[in-house]
Amino acid sequence: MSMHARILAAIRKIPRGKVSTYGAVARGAGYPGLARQVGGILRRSAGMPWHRVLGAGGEINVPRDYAMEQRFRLESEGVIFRGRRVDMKRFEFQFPRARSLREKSKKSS
DNA sequence: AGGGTGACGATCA
DNA sequence: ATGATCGCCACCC
Repeated sequence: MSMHARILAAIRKIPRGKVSTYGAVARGAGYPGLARQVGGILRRSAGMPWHRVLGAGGEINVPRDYAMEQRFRLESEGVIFRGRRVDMKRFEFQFPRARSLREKSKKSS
């Protein structure tokens, strides 16, 4: 399974009414440190619950063209904002502990 | 091989 | 809180 596929799979696990962050998705998928790729992949993928992925701290981090829609979609799922950010204490989806799949050298299985 | 690019994130002024 | 800076890394020329 490719990194790309694992990341998309992780994003699809975020349930309705919950959110995650680019960094957390990367870690949940087994690729700590690849928050940027999560953003890039999500940006180019159709049919994904993109609105459930926020920036660190629960801040909306998409260009303004989509910012309003993201907030609207989340609020319609019951996610509550406090100022500009989501109350992560209550709405962040916790990914199960994932083994880092990042490889510095050889070996797989 | 090498340089530029992010829907990132942590830190600091 | 806000903006700058820097570290990070897969991708795309």
